[in-house]
Amino acid sequence: MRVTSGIKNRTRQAIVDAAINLLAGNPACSLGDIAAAAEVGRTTLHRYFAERADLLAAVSVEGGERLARAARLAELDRGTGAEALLRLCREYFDLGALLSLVFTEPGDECWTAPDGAPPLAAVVKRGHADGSIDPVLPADWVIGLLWSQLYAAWEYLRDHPDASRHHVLDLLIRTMGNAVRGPGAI
Amino acid sequence: MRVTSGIKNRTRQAIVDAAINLLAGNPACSLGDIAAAAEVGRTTLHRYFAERADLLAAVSVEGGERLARAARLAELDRGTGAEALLRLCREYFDLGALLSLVFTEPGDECWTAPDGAPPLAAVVKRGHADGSIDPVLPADWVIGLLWSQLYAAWEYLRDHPDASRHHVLDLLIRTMGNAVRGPGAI
DNA sequence: CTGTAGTGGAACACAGGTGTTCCATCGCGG
DNA sequence: CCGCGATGGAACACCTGTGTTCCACTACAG
Repeated sequence: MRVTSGIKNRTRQAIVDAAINLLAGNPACSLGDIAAAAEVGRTTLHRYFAERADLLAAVSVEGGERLARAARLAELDRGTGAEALLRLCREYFDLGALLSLVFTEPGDECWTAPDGAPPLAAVVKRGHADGSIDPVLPADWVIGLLWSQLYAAWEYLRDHPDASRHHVLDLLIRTMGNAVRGPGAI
Repeated sequence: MRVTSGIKNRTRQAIVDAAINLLAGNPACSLGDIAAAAEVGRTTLHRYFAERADLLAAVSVEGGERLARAARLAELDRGTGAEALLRLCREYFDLGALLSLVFTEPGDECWTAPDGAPPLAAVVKRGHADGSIDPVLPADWVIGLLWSQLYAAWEYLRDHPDASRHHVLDLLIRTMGNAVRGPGAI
């Protein structure tokens, strides 16, 4: 049994969640702020994560798991490369604040690695082969495009509270699809 | 004569330049680091900018001027909306580290305002009217797309030192153009 | 040579975040 | 009721960055 107490897990999760949300807005935010957002005392936070680095590591792990889950839901093996990429786009879009964190913290190696069996680059290369992705665009470029547009979409949603989540997702899929598809496509 | 000494301006400019480059990489970097990068003592830095906020303000002004200069070079009045947008893309691309700063510091109002006579949104709307930009895409969305792809291009250039500046610019223009142009274009 | 502008370094007090310790409180099962 | 697990708060020392003061050094014009 890894479950120590049940309530401990709940508190721990609340801290990690608060950390993700606050760090997304300000990567240099204080532990006191995170503790307050999680509605726990700073002492309790330190009881779960002795040092700041420990909390950041936990955030990294949690983020990696969410990314992996999204990638699994996207069924990257199905359909053309472009279709798989856009499905992944949809799933990632739901990750919310985590997008900022992943995008602005490229230092952590944890993000890109755990995408599961088919690394993102392989999906893009499949798109190159089946003609759904412009072969002129390097895989790394397409991946960078994916993240930057996801971040742009998240920021747009933040700045336009009246815009519906569904509408923004449509915009994202449309521009991402157009960017990746070659100029000669239908 | 506003020119106090000539050498003072040179030192001041070195500090602001160093600040732009360092703040782009780490918005929370210390004044000591900036002084070191500018090859001046921390005392000298404080002699030019009494408080951190004063330096940040100077960086903001300098950034605004560079953005305005780039916008002027792009001749936003000429050609279709999409053509003007892509010309601006080219000019902005040369701003280098400043891109990270503008992109990650949306709090400063200084960036977007001083674009000169034709605000960016007007260019996009011209594109809507002349058919060169998909009318389904809101102007704010297109602007967000522009910045995010500029940032992605800059990051790509950083991570791929072997990639030529010219090649990355080509990728940027291509994906940006495709994203903005409607799906039914030639 | 002398005064001055520009600079650098050492030292200081201050503020804020961090990590730790100790003690008090609350809820709950034995 | 008692003990225990989980928590919160106060206090502390520590570190880093900040803003300031003071003094020494260099280059250069008069």
